[in-house]
Amino acid sequence: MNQNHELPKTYSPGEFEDRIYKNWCDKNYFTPTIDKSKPHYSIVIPPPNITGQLHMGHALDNTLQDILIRYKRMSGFCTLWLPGTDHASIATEAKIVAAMREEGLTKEEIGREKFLERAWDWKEKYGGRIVSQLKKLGSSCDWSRERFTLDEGCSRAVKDVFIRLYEKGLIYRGERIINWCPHCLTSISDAEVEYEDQAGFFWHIKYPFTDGSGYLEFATTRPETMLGDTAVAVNPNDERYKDIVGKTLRIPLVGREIPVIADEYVETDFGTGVVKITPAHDPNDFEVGRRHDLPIINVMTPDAKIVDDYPKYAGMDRYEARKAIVEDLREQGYLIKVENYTHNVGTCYRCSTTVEPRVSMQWFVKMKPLAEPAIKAVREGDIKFVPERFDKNYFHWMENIRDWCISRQLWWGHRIPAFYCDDCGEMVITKDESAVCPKCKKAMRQDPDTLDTWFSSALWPFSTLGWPDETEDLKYFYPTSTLVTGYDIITFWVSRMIFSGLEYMGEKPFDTVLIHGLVRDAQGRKMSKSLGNGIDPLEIIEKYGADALRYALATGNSPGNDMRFSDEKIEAARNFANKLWNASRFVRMNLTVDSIELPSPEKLGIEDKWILTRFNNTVSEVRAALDRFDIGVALSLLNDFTWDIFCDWYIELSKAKLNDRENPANKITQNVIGYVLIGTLKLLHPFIPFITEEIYLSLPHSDESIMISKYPEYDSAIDFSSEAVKLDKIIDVTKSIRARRSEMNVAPSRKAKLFIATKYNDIFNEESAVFFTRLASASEVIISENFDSDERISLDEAVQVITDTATVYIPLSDIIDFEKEKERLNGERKKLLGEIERLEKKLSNEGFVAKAPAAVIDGEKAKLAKYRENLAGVDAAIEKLH
RNA sequence: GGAGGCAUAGCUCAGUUGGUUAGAGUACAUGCUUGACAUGCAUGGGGUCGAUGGUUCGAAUCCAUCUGUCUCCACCA
Repeated sequence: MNQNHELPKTYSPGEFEDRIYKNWCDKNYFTPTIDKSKPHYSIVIPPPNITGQLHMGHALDNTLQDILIRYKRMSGFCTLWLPGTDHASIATEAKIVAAMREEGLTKEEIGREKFLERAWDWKEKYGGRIVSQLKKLGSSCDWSRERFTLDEGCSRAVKDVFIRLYEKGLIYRGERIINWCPHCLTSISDAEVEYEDQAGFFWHIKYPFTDGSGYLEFATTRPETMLGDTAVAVNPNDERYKDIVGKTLRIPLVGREIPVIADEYVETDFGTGVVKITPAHDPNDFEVGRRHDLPIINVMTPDAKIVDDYPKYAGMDRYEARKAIVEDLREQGYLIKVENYTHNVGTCYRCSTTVEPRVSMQWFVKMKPLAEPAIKAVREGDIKFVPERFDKNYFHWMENIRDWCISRQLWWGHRIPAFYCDDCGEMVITKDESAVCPKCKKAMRQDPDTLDTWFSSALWPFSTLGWPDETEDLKYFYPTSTLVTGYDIITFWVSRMIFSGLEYMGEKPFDTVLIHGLVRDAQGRKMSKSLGNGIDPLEIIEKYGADALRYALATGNSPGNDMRFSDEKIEAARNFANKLWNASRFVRMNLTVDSIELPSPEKLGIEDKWILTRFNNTVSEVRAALDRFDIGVALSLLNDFTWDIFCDWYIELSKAKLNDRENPANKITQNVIGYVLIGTLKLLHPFIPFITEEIYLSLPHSDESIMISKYPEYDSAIDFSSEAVKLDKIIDVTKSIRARRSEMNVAPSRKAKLFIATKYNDIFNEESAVFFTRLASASEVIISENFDSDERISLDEAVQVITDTATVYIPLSDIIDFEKEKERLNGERKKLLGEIERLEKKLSNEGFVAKAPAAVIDGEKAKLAKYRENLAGVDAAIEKLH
């Protein structure tokens, strides 16, 4: 037994949370010792960006993970929660570029090496910020295994994968049209493009035929790209244009001659059925161009300005050029009309700049062969999404997958291990940093590009465990158990981890993907910087404590659904913690025993059997809920048990014995209340780890920390269901008495005698009488089968309280309004008759009796019997009023 | 254009293979310095479970259609 201490009068989380966290770290509780005889449970953290600050999304994600991890750890699993951070190439690089701009510097001026030095400095300085914030939340990550997507091991894994895929023919380099961000100056993948509706115009333009036979009219939303037109296309089946296919047009302002071609891509019923083709600046046009072998004419610089080949517009950005070109077309009579037009425009997910499709040399991963096994794994249930519906999302994306553009024109990231010989054009893919041309024997030049950030995150579940080495960690903890993340990155990340795990490990990366929604503000809006409606989790922790924050995020929330975060919610959470704190203080100050042992059944009072039974049921229900990832349900079960069952009923019921040190049952009660409190703390620990630990250590305890104690299990030895029901009846009567008194405005201070007429003396007896004294304002409790001719009370002058097990008479004749009383009883009677009629009908329905399960029928019969008992009581009461 | 979520008390949300008199928190009303807690205790009012139809002995729950709302995917010049 450990030394225990008093709890301070007020719940002040700020005073113990950091101290407790430090203690856990010092004792290395978060670091598992691999034990092959035990089952493992592992989670890899979705690595937050090093540029990030903890926001509500992180807080939710990590709270859920910590709940699962702590639950499993206490349930005897060898548990690893592996933390780490993501280098976030584009986001980090943008920050550093911005910081340099303040100093008047550019990337190019300082060069790659110096730039990377700055980036690493920046990582050292700020990369730890988010980690320390995760600690404030109570996250029980094994920090000794912390990883970074750009650390040596992860980099080795990335190179290895790149080379393997290349050798397998699944990585290729090619000139393709890709999404280019003119602001970030890099390509971005399809998944990184966000589409938004923008108001624009539809310009109707005509190009003249070179043979002088008139003009061809069409419409475009991007007139500036006409500089790069290399054809105009119509649908081959379009009767209107049959004769002009093969003719030649001259582009106004430019003068170049281009053909009219026929391609299925053109839809006859949209616009004029004619499309100008600009292979260099539109993905569809690019495809058309390939089919027809059209030249590709790039008209823009990387920052989306017109190139020098068009002197009149050279140097103008896309939008200036558009204006100028439209003006020129108008002047020269080529502009027919302008319509308003709203269309969807792709923008960069980082900076929201409109994406400019651009033809360039990039690296790609061939996705089809990788996607197939990944689809199969989910289809066959090897990997499960919770909730299940998200697999539709996943399948849709995987089945329509396109090749993945993985090269980025950035410096901060994993540099592509491709080397080129400037002399002979030879290319070598190698881990060797100083490759030599196999033909010319000269030093080669490494590809300047880096890889998409998601390329390294895709390997996260095994690169962090040591892959490509066969480490002990990898052998034991892979595949990981549960992946917890938001639905917004299923395609970005989850799907890529799945195909990566299957391809390189030959095994799925995790069993289950637990999906959660977004944390929105109180009005249901997405939290965003621009709206300024973000709530800072650290401020919440400061004000209410980490436990309250965790509670607020975990409660009333089901997998996959968005939730709202409001002051009300966090206050309710804090109030729960406060309630638990005070209940514990009460227990603590009544405890004189120095160890808690469960008394043998014959010593237990009815209330003890009741609370133990309810506790036991709660244990099974909470475990079942957690096992199916119903975290919100589990917590609400615990809330109800703690507050309603334990505090409002059991503590009140126990006070009689607890306050009476002379009572021989006093020590029994101490042990029961201590047992249930400690069990409840353990059940609650995964959700609210700090307060439960602080309280646990103040009580007689057997483990040095609650987090390494055993999570309660269902125990048949404390299942007294049949006897516990009796206390439910006592509660029914108590509530009815209170209701009647409250209805008649009788002050609780006014005590009255209670005459209980009942045939259930196993429920209503000397032992239970005390409960009515304490909880139902009874001055004295008299129990008898009936009081019909009892001189102690005249029944027609008493308030009557009727339940199915007892009728209680309260002599309060001076305040009874008999008319009102009659009205009430008649109302009651009508209600009961209605219920009885409904049930009788149901039970005489042949279909119901024949087809419903026996348990349901028995339940309905029991209800009917109860209502009949009640009705008999009400009828008798009405009788007495006459 | 394709797919999906949500619609239950004034508000925020639970409701687990169809069987409750439909629940909680909060707000509201009334009463209470009940020796753990007013961040509390007790009592109460408040819902034809979005609409219509269907399956069933039985539907908030399953199916179909519709309405409103949010999201994801694709992107037509």
